[in-house]
Amino acid sequence: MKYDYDIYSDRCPARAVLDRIADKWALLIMDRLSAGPTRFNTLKRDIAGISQKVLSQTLKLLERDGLISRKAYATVPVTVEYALTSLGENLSRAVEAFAHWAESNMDAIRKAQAAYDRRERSASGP
Amino acid sequence: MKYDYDIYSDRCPARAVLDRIADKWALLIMDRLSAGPTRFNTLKRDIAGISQKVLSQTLKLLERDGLISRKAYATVPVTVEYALTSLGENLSRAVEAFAHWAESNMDAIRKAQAAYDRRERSASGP
DNA sequence: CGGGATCCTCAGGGATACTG
DNA sequence: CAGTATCCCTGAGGATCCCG
Repeated sequence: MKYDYDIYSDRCPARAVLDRIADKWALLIMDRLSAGPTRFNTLKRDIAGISQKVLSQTLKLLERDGLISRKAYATVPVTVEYALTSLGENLSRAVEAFAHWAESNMDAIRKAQAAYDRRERSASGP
Repeated sequence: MKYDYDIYSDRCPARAVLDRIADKWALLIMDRLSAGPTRFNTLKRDIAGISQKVLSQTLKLLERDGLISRKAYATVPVTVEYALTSLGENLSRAVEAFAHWAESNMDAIRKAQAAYDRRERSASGP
């Protein structure tokens, strides 16, 4: 066996972790935070399509997981900064690998999709 | 900018790719396939908790993306084997990094969660 | 064995409004 | 600014049955 635990078991704690971080919003947030501490509304603005509800709830979960930290400054109005913890920074390396992979291979994927769709079309075609 | 495209834009093709592969079932399937070509029901049995519907639909999507290949053998009853393509194998490296990260850091995460929950509990009073 | 077709549910997440 | 609170709805996904 490749793993100490069986990651394919739904009782494996590692799989619970995988379930949590295999989330597009969490990945985008972490990747964005790898550029440095960032404020709530900046994240909301920068990550197109995320709602404030999902953003805040994802941030809370990531904070609970110890992957990011939340720091509030007693300014008026209040300022809050989110940043990666060392644990989160560690993970963001893997995230980066993912994002970079997606970037450098998207053309291959799009070609594969087009080819697949052409095959499907001719298979069910007239 | 770190990327050629802006991955935080919802129009970025790389983000579409990220959306697709940031899926726990897809990740588990790819990771399982990295051990070698595998049949449908074997996947279903091994990956605890996946339904047949989700399995087949995820396999189809992964095949469309060119990440896995499907090979049917004219036996009775029919035998079908799924395997990683070279593109998929390439990705599965990143997936493995993810899975391993999850495995080796799950304890830290669980501790962080417990600490967070303790803080929350004491924050919201007796 | 390897799926396709259906039905059903329920929770993830969007939109909106409000607050410290 | 940085969220919380509600309402609401859609679609992901589970359960079941069936077929080549």
